[in-house]
This record gives sequence, structure tokens and C-alpha cells, in this order.
Amino acid sequence: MKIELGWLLMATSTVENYLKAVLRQEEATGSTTVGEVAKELAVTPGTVTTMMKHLDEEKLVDYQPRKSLSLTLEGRSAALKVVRRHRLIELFLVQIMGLDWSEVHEEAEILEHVISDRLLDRIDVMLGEPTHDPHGDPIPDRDGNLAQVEATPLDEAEGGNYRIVRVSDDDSDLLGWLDENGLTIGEEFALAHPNRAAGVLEISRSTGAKVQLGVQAAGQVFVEAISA
Amino acid sequence: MKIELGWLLMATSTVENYLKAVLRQEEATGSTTVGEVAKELAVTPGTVTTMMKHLDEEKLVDYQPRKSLSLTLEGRSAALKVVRRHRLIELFLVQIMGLDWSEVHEEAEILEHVISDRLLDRIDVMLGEPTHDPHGDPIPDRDGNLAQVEATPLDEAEGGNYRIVRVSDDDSDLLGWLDENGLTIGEEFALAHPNRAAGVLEISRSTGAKVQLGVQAAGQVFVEAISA
DNA sequence: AACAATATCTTGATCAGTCAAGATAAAATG
DNA sequence: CATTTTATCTTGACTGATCAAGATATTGTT
Ligand SMILES: [Mn+2]
Ligand SMILES: [Mn+2]
Ligand SMILES: [Mn+2]
Ligand SMILES: [Mn+2]
Repeated sequence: MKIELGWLLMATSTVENYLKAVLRQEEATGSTTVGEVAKELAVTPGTVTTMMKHLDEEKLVDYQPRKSLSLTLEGRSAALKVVRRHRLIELFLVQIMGLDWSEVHEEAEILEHVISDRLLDRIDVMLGEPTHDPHGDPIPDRDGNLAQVEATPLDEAEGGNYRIVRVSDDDSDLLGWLDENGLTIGEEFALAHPNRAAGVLEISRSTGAKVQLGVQAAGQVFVEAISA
Repeated sequence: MKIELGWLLMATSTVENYLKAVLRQEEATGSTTVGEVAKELAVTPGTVTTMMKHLDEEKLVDYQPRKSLSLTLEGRSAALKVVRRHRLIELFLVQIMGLDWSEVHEEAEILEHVISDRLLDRIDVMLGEPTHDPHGDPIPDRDGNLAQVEATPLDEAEGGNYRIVRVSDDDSDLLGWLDENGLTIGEEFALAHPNRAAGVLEISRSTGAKVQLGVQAAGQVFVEAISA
């Protein structure tokens, strides 16, 4: 007769990663599947099946085998807490510790599971309760409210003037390259009429500098149109 | 036929804790035993036996069942790296993050296993390559050299004038109490002739304040004699 | 030495997380 | 609709870490 305190209080870091994966896909595409989660976490589908049965018992996901898979409110809230941690940690590492925006994701991927609430709070305060991480992703607030970022992937944009509002944070090489070319959050540029056939986009900075990038890379850069 | 790269490179956090425990006891008493390690890590002796056989294979400890147990050079070096991490992290949490010296040990106990070398380096530089942690413990340098702290446990001191050079860092309550009474590293005081029978020591600060503390607590405070 | 007490070891089990590979259901295709 | 393809599930096995409890060696005592 073992006392089962705190299973729902004490999500293991593995569990947190599964919840995050489901959340990310729900946010990105409105829903998810066992297969997608397996791909994202680089495990076999069977492993995900097993885990989802567990999480369903813990009421963190709603899982109907072969039918549907989604976060419960509780699961979503747990996932958002981890995302909050992740993004605050990333910003902390860039802003306070002076790490590069291209090298903080991996570190945050681990620290998000182990930092104490107390330390996270210090970080939050130290950063002035920020709303966005170094890559332009919104930071969920303490109550788990997540702001929407509506932005167009650059590879789908027409010719015109744009500002960078978000960049996918998991491709370290791309982030490094963007940084070298001065293409960081908030930067503005003009996009030439896209020449789709070639699969290359050309960008002009106000400095006169021109930069080419492939559609592949462009798909990870999110922009909003500006007037100027 | 699985390729066994990196077992010695990649000590799991459990392994790191075993190595640290052995090191701590070797430093404290010159040697250690399966039983002592078991006590320190709050596991059963059998578990330690099993682990030591593994560590012996990995050449991290020298283990002769029922005979002797000690760190190899490699094991010692690995343990010292973890200790270095632990202490740098503690100091970072106090100095940069503004946490209390009574609440950093637990946090460091976890972070020591997950912080990247890159981040640790930033911390080290940010702190000015410090030599001692918030509790007066010496921080091993990059090459694994550990300075000796020779200091007397307060409960063994005669009457006279002393300076606090080190405090045991794992008793949060004691640390809190010491802090409230202004008894931090570097502070000086006069110890009245100890009245051993009562098990209570009396300390006088230069401010005139007097403080009593039990031998139990005094045993965790380490001092050096001063002239004044 | 003989016996008791203590320390340590061994064995068999459990738990979380995972994979491989075969079984099955659902979807897509002709 | 019958068949192929794809997605998902199930089962059996493995790893690292652990405990319980019985077996054994060592040490201390008379
Ligand atoms: Mn990230
Ligand atoms: Mn990010
Ligand atoms: Mn400590
Ligand atoms: Mn310390």
C-alpha cells in the first residue's frame, strides 16, 4: 500500500517533454497524432502510445487510441509552464549571461526541467517580466496566458517591406548565419519580388546590403509587413 | 555490436553523485566505505556495492570488495569537476541571482549535473574566477587543484578570538539562523571559555551582542584564531 | 577459539523509459 | 468493395537505478 502523493504535482522531465511536444503541435496545426509526437521526440510510435496511455490516466491528455489525442486543460497548463521556463531561461542566457541566441536553445531544453520556482522568479524579475524570448516567441505569463504571434513565414511573403518578428529557435546554424547578416528580431528589410522558380529570396537592408536566402531557411523566419 | 563511445566522457548524474560522496569522505576522513557512501546518499549498502563494481570497471574507483574503496586519479578528477560546478553555481546564485546562502545548496545539487561547460565558464568569468563558495568552501580550479581550508570546528575551540572561515552548507536552518545573527564568513567574535557540561557556547560580537549556540550547531561552524 | 554483532554482498524483483518487430486497424486506391 | 499502404498498438526485452531480504565475511568479545 504505497501512498501516491504527487504524481500530478511532480511531472518527470520526460513527461514534460511529451506535453510540450503535444502543445507545440496543437499550436502549430490545431491537433496532433502519435506519429507526429514520435517524430518530434525521436522515439518510436509504440513508445508514444505507451506514454499517452499513462498521461491519459493522469488526466494530462485526452487520448482515444487511433481516434484522437489532445491536451487536457491541466496538461496544457503544465505544458505552458514548461514553455514559460524555457523561454525565460533562453532570454536570461542571452541577456544576462551573454550567450548567443544560437546557443541557448539546447541549454534551455535541459534547464527548463530543473530550475526551481524561486530561481525562475528571480530570473523573471531580473528581466523585467519580459513578454518575448530571444527568438521572438511569446512567453506565457504566470497564469498560463500565451499571446499569439501572427506573422508570415518569409517564404510565403510577397515583395514588399517587412520586419522580422520571430525566428525558429532550433536551428543553431541558421541563427548564427542570420546574426552574422544582421537579421535579428525587429530588423527591417525590403523583399524583392520572389522568384519562386529559383528557390531563392533576395532581401535589401536600408544600409544597402543585399542578402539571398533559400526558401528552406526563409520558412523559418517570420515577418510582419510594414509601411515604409 | 554497439559502439561504446563515451562512457568515461559521459558520467550520468547518479554516477557523479557517487563520486562526489566518495571524494567528500576521503577529504573528511582519509578514506571511505560502502556503508558510509550508502548513508550519505541514502541508499542501501547493496546498491552501493553494485555501483562500485561498475565504477571500478570504468576505472573511476579502486574497489576491492570488503577490503578497500578509493577514487582513482580519474575518478578524483571527475569528482572535483562536479564540486567545482557545485560551488561556482552556489556563488553565482548568491552573488548574481541574489538568493540566500541558505537556499542555494539544494539548487546547486541539481544544476551541477546539467550546466554546460560554456555556461559554467561564463559564470566563472562573471564572478572573477573566485576561490571560495558562499560557505567558505574552496572552489577547485580548472585543473582540479583544491585548496586546503584548515580551520577548527567551533565546538573544539578554546576561549579566545576567532574569525568564521567556513560553514557546513547542507543545513539550511542553521544557515538561516547564522545569517540572522550576523554570523557570516569573515565575521569575527570572541568565544567565552566553553562550559562543556552545559553543551552551550557563548559568543560576543564587537557590537556587544552576545549569542549562544549548542555544540551540535557549533560543530558545523569552522573558525580560525585571530590576534585581536 | 567460539560466538555474537556488524558490515558487506548477492539475488530476485520493481520502475520508468525505451526499442524491435509482429499484429491490427484505418485510410487510400483502383 | 477488395486490396494495398500507412498509422498505430501490443508484446517481449533491455538498461540504469534501486530495494528487500537472505547469505557471507569480518571484527570484536568473552
Ligand atoms: Mn528554444
Ligand atoms: Mn526561443
Ligand atoms: Mn553545497
Ligand atoms: Mn557550499
